[in-house]
Amino acid sequence: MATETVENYIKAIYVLCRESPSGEAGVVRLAHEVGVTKGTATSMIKRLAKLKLVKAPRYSGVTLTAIGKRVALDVLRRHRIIETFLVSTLNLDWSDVHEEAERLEHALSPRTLDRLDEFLGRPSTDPHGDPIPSASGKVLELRGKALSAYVKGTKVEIVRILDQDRSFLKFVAQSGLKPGVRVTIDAVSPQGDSITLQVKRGQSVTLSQNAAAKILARLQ
Amino acid sequence: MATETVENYIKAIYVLCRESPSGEAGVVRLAHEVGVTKGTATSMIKRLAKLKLVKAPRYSGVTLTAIGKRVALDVLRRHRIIETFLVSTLNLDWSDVHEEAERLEHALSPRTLDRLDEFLGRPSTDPHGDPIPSASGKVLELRGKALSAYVKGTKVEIVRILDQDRSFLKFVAQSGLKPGVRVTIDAVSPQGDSITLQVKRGQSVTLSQNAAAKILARLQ
DNA sequence: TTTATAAGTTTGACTACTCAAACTTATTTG
DNA sequence: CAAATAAGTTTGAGTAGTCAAACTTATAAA
Repeated sequence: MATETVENYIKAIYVLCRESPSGEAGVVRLAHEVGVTKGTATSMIKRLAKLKLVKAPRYSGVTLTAIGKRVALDVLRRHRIIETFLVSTLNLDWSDVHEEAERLEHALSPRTLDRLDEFLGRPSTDPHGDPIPSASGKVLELRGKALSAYVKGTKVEIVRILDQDRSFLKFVAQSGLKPGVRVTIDAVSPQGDSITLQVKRGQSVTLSQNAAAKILARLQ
Repeated sequence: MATETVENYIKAIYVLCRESPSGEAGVVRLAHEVGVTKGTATSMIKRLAKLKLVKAPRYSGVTLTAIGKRVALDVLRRHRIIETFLVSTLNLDWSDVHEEAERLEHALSPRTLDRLDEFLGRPSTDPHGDPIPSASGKVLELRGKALSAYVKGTKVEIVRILDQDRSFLKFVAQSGLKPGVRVTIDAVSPQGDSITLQVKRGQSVTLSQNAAAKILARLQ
């Protein structure tokens, strides 16, 4: 069984690979993600390579092996089911549930996880709209484009928030922008550096290009 | 904040002090309880003493300080609330929920714990009948005597099972002897080495003296 | 009351993780 | 292309936890 620390590194590598265009995770960003120095990350990567969980050519980016990917999806499944529970059952705040799940995800047996999943009605996404991998390790990524990709006048439904940062989520939540909510693209600034949305009648929000890129939505 | 390992030692010391007539925990039994060698236990006790959590005169038993007791009750509260949740909400088996709670109890923030407690309706005991310490660190020990202390013909209600051992709990559960159940003392063997109970009409169970001592009950 | 044994302690070594700082290799950019 | 800088690696040391085995002290039995 992978230790708690190992699981955290693997999960972080998975997320970073997803984000980067090259499909590789850099050591510095990885170190930042798990909250250690780059030297520590390097030595951990060596151990992960020895465990056949990652591929890491010297002085280059890290990628997960098939086994590593399996571990990542396993952790992600636990994480997202727990987040769903914390929000939908315990009514904890959507935007600050991440850290809690981060700790709980390592302490849950497969049996208990399955019971929890059953109790929640086998949800397919978590409160951020992130897909919950199946027990067998399959993920159904939601089709949806960044808000910044739509033109003025379009009516869209928010499907997913890509950032896990607390303050960003807090802002998003307070603006009423959670998955399932329908909004209209009200204005796109000529330079493309900001976007204004109408959330409800008379309530509009302006987002930076950067922020809008982290919110996925689909038509209708 | 106390580390996970420290919390485990403190909890074990609390439990052992409760059990022993001298009110002290021995190093060997403590080591056995947390699953380490006695040498390891000794060195950990030194650290606990440095942290002002225990009093440990050389070559003698260990006792908790006031701070240590507070920590123990805190962990115990988390443990018992989690056990209650696992049994009453997720319908996990009463007799094998202990190990799971053992892992989860270290990963729960005070806020989440309180929400969970609220969700469960602020229970006063866990599924074994063990009292749940209050958030402020008070425990209301149930009055109740061991089954072995009652005489033939007495009608009693089971209030608490004192052992956490899986196989013992499995046996107890299969005999239908959980807290809240009413039984009649059917027979007490002359030598006092076994006791027979009537659980329901036509269903009776025989327990060793030893087993009966670990089941608490009260009149009526 | 001596002595066997159980309880408790110490020592030296190991794993898993961490950091700071010096170092090497890639990548930018003037 | 050369120099600056960013990314990645290595080294040496430290903390938390662990074990096995030698050791000391207390307790129970003969």
